[in-house]
Amino acid sequence: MSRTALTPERALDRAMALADADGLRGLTMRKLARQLGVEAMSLYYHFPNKDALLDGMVDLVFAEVELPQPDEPWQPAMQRRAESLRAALLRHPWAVELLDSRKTPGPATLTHHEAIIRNLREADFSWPLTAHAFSLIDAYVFGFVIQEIQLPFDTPEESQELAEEVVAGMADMAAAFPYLTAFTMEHVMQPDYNYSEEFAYGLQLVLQGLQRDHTPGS
Amino acid sequence: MSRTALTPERALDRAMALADADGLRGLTMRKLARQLGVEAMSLYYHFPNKDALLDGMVDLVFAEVELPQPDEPWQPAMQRRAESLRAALLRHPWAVELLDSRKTPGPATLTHHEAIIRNLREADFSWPLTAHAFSLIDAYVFGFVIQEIQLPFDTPEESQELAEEVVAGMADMAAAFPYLTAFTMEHVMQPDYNYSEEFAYGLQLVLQGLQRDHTPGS
DNA sequence: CTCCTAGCCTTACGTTGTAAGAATGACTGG
DNA sequence: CCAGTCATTCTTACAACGTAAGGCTAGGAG
Repeated sequence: MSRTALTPERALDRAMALADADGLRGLTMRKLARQLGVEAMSLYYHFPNKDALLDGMVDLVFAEVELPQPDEPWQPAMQRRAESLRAALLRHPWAVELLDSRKTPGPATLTHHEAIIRNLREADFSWPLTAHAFSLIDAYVFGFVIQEIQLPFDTPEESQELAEEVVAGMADMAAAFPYLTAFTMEHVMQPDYNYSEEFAYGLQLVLQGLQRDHTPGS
Repeated sequence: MSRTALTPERALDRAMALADADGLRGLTMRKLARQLGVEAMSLYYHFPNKDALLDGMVDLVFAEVELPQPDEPWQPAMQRRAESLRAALLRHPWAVELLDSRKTPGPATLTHHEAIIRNLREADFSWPLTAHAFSLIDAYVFGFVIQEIQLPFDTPEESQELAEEVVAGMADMAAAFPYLTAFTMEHVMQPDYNYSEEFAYGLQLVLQGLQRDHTPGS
């Protein structure tokens, strides 16, 4: 299939493409090897086991995140970072699932963390507030993406198609869950509603809250 | 092993206990069946497949969340809810990993959502603000727990033990990641620092932000 | 020319989810 | 009391998985 040499980089690239297309369950050592024009066991020369490969994949997702520029003010920096982190996680939905189980951060992840902390510190954040900001923003992005992935539709058009099925099967639900039903009908199903815009609201709220608690200068 | 009848409820209970103890990878149909005093295939009479069983487990986690009381003011209600949701997810760390893949909410999940939306609506939240609040609080809790689970230690004491190893292996890291190293040494490794307290800060910030955007009455 | 070793392959094993259908056993109507 | 139904459980089997153990091969070093 492919005549170029087998390297960890090439393997990781293919593995990410495979997981993007078929999900984490679709990523098996044999399938990955076949796409690389190689036998399954050859992968074990470059990775001690599948978990190591998954670690590498997660790290590559962090490598896609836009980091703060030198001397960039913290608010736009954190906003850009959060948005591109979300975008990276949506491009690779399997990454969120992996996040829990990975306990050893890779080089790109460390570089990412370093850049964030540095930007905040250079904006005169105290150590405690740096921790607050880091924890809060990341938590929000991760958690938002989890919910976004759970959505049963992928595009707004698809959402409209699905809407009618949902409404149809909702007759009995309306009795048991009136508020949830009303919420769905009156708000979520409205043609101008797009869940992905919800992200901006929360992010802005978080950043404003941090600004409130941040006394710049000394 | 166990002479009582095999029911979905009993199976789900055992399955949760098994996953709590051994993690998701430790939960296999055969092991679960053995603990129930039954053969693996017997489970397939009560569940169409393993995914259905996992769906049921996730739903039972939501059943453990404390819901708002009737007429409870929204702020304490959301705070209690967020804290007990976090506690439930920490009791069952496998649940977060499952959340992404499950697209069909169970009855307990629906009841949970119904109670939340109802509480907010009765506190005069508009539809858009209800959506904001729901999305934001949940995102924060889910995301925070993800980070919490990733921590390499489980208890503060264990953290202290680990601290010295980390500091030892940090000589080369200090050069490449000075801010991250300083952050770890000057803040995270301090004896009075406990990451789990970080949760309260973010939650309070989120709730205050929502209150700011909430014009009560009319 | 010989030997080493980096890189890949062959074979094999235990474990997984689950399809297909046979066994059990309690309850029913005659 | 007996034949038959039906819910529940078990037996057997299979393809796919991660990976342990060790063999092959080609190119570079001495």
